Amino acid sequence: MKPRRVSETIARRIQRGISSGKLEPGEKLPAERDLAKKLNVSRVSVREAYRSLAELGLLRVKRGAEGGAFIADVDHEPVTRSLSLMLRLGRTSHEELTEARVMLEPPIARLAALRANADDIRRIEDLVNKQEAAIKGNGDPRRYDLQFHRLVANCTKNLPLIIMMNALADLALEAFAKIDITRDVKRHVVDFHQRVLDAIRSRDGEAAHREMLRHVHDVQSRLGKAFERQLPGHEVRK
Amino acid sequence: MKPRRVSETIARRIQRGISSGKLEPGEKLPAERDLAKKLNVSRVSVREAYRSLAELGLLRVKRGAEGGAFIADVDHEPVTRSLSLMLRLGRTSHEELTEARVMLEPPIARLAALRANADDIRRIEDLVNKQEAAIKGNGDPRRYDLQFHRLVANCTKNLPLIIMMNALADLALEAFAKIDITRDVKRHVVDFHQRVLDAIRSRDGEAAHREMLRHVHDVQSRLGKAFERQLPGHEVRK
DNA sequence: ACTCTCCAATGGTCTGACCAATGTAATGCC
DNA sequence: GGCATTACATTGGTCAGACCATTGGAGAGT
Repeated sequence: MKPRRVSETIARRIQRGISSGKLEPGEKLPAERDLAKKLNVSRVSVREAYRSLAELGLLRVKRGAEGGAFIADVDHEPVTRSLSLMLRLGRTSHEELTEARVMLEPPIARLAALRANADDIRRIEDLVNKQEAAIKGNGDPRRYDLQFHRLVANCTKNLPLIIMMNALADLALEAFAKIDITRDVKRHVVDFHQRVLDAIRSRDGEAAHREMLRHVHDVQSRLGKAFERQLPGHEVRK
Repeated sequence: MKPRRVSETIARRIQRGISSGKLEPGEKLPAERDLAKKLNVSRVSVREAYRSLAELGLLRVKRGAEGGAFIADVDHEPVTRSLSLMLRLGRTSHEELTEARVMLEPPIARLAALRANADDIRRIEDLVNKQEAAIKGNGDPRRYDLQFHRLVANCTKNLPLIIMMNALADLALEAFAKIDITRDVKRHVVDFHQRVLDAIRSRDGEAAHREMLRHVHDVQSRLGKAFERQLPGHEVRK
């Protein structure tokens, strides 16, 4: 309650302003020099406060003319990054990760099937098409994999679920990126995506749940085999 | 990939050191002045780097003699805080929150029943006892509520699940703290906790799942009614 | 009307100083 | 000798003022 650093006091004040809605996304905060003068503190302290908030994803700082510190839009990317980092540091094994995905993703898919609107569905269709094309063109479809799971989570319109799904998918992709995959595997993955998409399109929650579960299990078994073959006893990160 | 700030370069280097295991928890980094000299940069830059990492929860800085910057133990508290903050800023409604909990908590309870060791169970027993005592002494048992859900999640030994559960419980507590509760409600809550505990103790995953689901639904309905009565149309945070 | 140059605003970095906290070692009292 | 007190060295926290680097726009020149 009583911050010992000046910068912390300032940061907390601004954060309260954001939480309470007094400061809105896009709004510009005073230049470092100006706020320092106004609060009778050094520029260093203001700077440190801005830096902390930027680290949390609450501010965006730009330099140059017309630059400054702006209140950022609400975005879960920093949380996702932070969560991913913490899971990496915790040496999260791919078994743990898959366990969490098995628990979370099928229910998310079910909810997605019930809530998806036309726009959501169109976006997923576009993505799956791109992924198909990438396979035909011998490209790497993995970059689309993360996005697929994100889009499905978005259909739920549930922020906690969206954020958690993002973090997990982020980490799963990292594990997946470590192993080589054949054209057959690519085929399999996109087929599963297609089936989940079909289920969502026809508003069949149970089918979406079932197909997503099979998909995650499929990925799990491939990851398990691959890691056993390539990196015995190894974990997601180093 | 090419940080524009000097402090970012330094921060990234240290972060890589931590990720790769070259820097271990408890280890002391050079004093700001020393590292600045060594890298031929100003103390300000080093300081900013340390500050950023501290904000992410990767460092702990202490001042005074024998002070300095130390690699922090892996701890998900910063992530939890950050996630909670983002959910607040996203104006997460208690309906959304409950939806996520309904999805996550029962399966966690099931897994907890299968994995809990004697120590885990003892800790939960202690907590439930304390909670019972608090009710008899007319104290507020809510402070124990968050802890209960944390301990159950800990039984799973699954870091992603633990982190996500923490963040959700944190936020749920915040919503719960906003409403008044009667002695009857306190009774109900602790009864549910007792039943979940019993299920875990007897390794009955399905019972744990069922009781936890009922518990969350129970809380949901109470929250729903209370918010409708006290704060029509209101959400978790402002 | 278009392009180029210059400039003012603003964040980023540096220097060097002093303040504040904090653990330890020297000091002094009993 | 043992315990409380004090002094001190170390280290993060803050300050002041300067200069650098980036950036977008205003104004000059065509």
